[in-house]
Amino acid sequence: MDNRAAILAHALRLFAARGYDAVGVQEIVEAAGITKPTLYHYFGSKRGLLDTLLEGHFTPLHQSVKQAAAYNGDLPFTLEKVARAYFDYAKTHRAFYRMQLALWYTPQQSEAYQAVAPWNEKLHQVIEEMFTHAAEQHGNMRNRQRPYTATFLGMVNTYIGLALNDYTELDDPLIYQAVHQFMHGIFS
Amino acid sequence: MDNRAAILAHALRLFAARGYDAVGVQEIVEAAGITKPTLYHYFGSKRGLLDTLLEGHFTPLHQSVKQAAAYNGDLPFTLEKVARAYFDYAKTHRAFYRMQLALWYTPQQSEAYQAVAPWNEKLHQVIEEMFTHAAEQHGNMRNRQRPYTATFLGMVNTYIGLALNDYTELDDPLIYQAVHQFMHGIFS
DNA sequence: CAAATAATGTACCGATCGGTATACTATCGC
DNA sequence: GCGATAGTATACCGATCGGTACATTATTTG
Repeated sequence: MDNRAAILAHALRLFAARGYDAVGVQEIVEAAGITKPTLYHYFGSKRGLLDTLLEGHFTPLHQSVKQAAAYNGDLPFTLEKVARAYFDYAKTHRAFYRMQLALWYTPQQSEAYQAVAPWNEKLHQVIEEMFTHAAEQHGNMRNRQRPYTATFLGMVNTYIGLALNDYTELDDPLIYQAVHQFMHGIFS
Repeated sequence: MDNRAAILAHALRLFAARGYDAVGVQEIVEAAGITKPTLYHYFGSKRGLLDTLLEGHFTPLHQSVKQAAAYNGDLPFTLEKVARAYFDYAKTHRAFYRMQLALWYTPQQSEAYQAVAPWNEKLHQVIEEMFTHAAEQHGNMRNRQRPYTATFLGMVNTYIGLALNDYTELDDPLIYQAVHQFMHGIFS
């Protein structure tokens, strides 16, 4: 593994375990077995390192969710695909998702939130557009796309958080139950 | 307002806005218009200040939730009381709940998590006992108290997070809908 | 009033923070 | 082989980190 990849891997592990603010640059370079100028050569700053980490993981997650969110007239089916996209990514990149969950509720004025906010908005928009298409058929959903999106993503992240702490498992029955539950909340 | 109260108020505001790790002791004492030895006189350490903040808010929240969680044979009714206890506290102490939400998903090895973990466990236990009592009547709930508790608290915190960002309002219809939705998830 | 204690400020501590000036080495295109 | 560029280390920067020794001032208690 080259130095750049080593820095990214150790930074992700440390950020996920103790948080962005609590981990110093010195600790990262020591874990990666290199020195500070190497890190600054590749990433420019601690914030640049975080940005690179986020881009490297949010890009494929965004791609995957975008494909899953293509609306075909069947809302529960589409929501199941989206939930599955999230769950799959969380299962295969646990450290990243731990970090991303901490960033989800991190204070808005913190540096880490500034870094993650554009990605959250991007993903939020993908889901919201899906609800907008669905609202063309289900009239009573109109003008509720934003709270629906926020609620759905909140539910998805809640379940992933539970799974990361071994309270549940992100399998197909959970996907079905979660979507079923969400749909029931909408239409009642 | 005396100095001790001023320190607590400004620390809470800053922690909620930018996070525990990102806010330095110097910044807190400057905001409160005092100097460091005064802070250390009252709280001993930055961690002691956080502990005092948490105790001051979690004690009444715990009391309120405990009363609400007294099970009387009607599970939806009890869950509505519990959700209302949480929502009421979040509405009247927004800064605290912002901080508490960030701490909820904060990495387990961070100092802030160590401070909040005992309170989270205490509240978790109150809800879990309520589910245990309910399971004496609803046999199919037995041995699922832990995931139910985690899911219910996750849902409550999700809705509070949405409300703090103006995605929804923590009113009675939302309480009814949330509990209804949760019950539907259990019994289907 | 006197002694004790609580509350506060001045000035400082070593350690760590994120970041960099400079130089050396390795690699690559010509 | 040579110049350019990428990659890396040594050694350092000022600022801030959490925390404190010590003196002073209020306040309480006998």
